[in-house]
Formats: sequence, C-alpha cells, structure tokens
Amino acid sequence: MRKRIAFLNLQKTADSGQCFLWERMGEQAYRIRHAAHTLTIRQLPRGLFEMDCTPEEWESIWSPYFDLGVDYGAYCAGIDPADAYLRAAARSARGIRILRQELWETMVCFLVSQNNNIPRIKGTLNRLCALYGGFPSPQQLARAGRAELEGCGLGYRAAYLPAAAAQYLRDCEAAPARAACWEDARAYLQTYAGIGPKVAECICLFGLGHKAAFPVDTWVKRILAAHYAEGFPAERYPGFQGVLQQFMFYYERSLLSKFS
DNA sequence: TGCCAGGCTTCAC
DNA sequence: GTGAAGCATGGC
Repeated sequence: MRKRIAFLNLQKTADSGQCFLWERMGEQAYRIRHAAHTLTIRQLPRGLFEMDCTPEEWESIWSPYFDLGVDYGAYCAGIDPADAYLRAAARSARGIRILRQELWETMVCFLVSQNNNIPRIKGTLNRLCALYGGFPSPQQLARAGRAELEGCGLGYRAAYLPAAAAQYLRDCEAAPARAACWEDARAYLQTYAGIGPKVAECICLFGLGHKAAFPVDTWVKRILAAHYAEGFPAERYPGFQGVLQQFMFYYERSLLSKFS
C-alpha cells in the first residue's frame, strides 16, 4: 500500500538514536521489526510512503508505532521564536518522531546503551539477535549464563541482562511501569540494576510514550552547557520536552556528522 | 594510541 | 548528598 504521511522522515528517525535495529534496505527504505510484526517501508518523494502491510495492519500496529496520531507540527509551532538554537534543531530534525517501542526491547537496548556509542550498540544488539534468532525474550535472557552472552560485546553490561530479565518476569512484565505516570515509572525502572536516571528517562520516552521524559546524556549535557546555562525551559513545553530533547540530540550530532 | 561513548555502581567523605 | 574511581569494549 501507499500512503501520504506528514512529519515523518525515515532516515532521520533511524539516525536519531532511539532505535538500533532498523535494517536499512537501500535508499530511504528500512525493514522494521516491532513485537511480532515486520514491516518494510520506503520513503518516496513528497511525503509519500510505500509499505508492505494491509491498511488494517497499518492502522492497528504501525500508525501507533510511528506515533502518527500526534501532530508534530504543533510541537514545532510551540517553540519559543526567540530560541534560535531550538528552532534550528527542530528545522534540522523535522520528520523525526518518537517511536512507541516495545517496553522489554527498549529496556534491553538502553541497558546496552550506557557508556557506549551508537555503532557499537547496534553491533552488540545485532549479535544478541543473531544468537537467539531474533530479539531475545525475557525468558531467554533470564536463563542466560555469562558464557552464553560472551561474544556479544556487552562488556560489563552483560551481568545486567539476566538480572533485568528475572525482575521483569517477577514483576509481571514490569506491570508497575506500564500502569504508572512518568515519575513513578522512572522511579520503578531505577530499581533495576544498571538502570539509572538517564536510561530510565530513555525507557520512559521510547518504550512507554512519556514525552515529558528528558534524557540527559553527554551530548545533551554539552547542549545545555552551551545554550541553556539557566537550564532548559521545560515548563514552556509541558508534556513534550522529550520530543525537543530528541530534536536537539539529533541536531547536535548532525553538526558533527556523527551518524552511522 | 588515546579518547570517548544516549552511565551506572560503589565507596569515601 | 556529593564526588571520584572503576568498569569492558570498539569506533574514531
């Protein structure tokens, strides 16, 4: 099927550091796996997209995944006209959407992401998926021994995964996070070994749809130091400061061509 | 070769 | 509560 979609750019979204397992299938085309579903989607000129799913699958699975029910144009229109940096970031990042990813996978991906770089995160996650013939389930990782994970390049993070899987299952698939508001979900997630403030914010933003979450990593720290000495004016952007954080993260990395 | 990466845990103080 | 050290590993 083909469909016209506003405010969606596949390449920018793929390069925005929120998903690590999109498989590039050529120019502006990706194979995306989400829960039990797989989609191949290609971006054509003038906001047109071609995808290999039925209209029903698109509406029930992929439209929510791409957060298409939300007007990103309104987010951009809300930016302070006097904030030249943020306006430039939003212009550069136009087309990035906050993906609504599966919670367990988001937890694993961002556990792996800590003190790591994006090319290596992708490599490690791809090796994990190759080892298990797909994204490892919590049951598989809960059983995984040290020797089993050796070779994936997890480094010291390897110990976090079986422990996180066990807790995730013990807590009925992290039910306390799913039912909670952003602050409570963040606090719950930090009870996992290896999940601190930054990783918890990422999971809230990318795995639970809490767009108020505002992850601060080394890049965002630099941005705040350079452009927001008084702190980012999050109160001006209630409920979507996380989207703007993502725009700034993408923009800052684009200035140094740090994509891969 | 050394620095750095979508940081966290541990341990002094 | 705050700050520094230590952590595995590979991209650059």
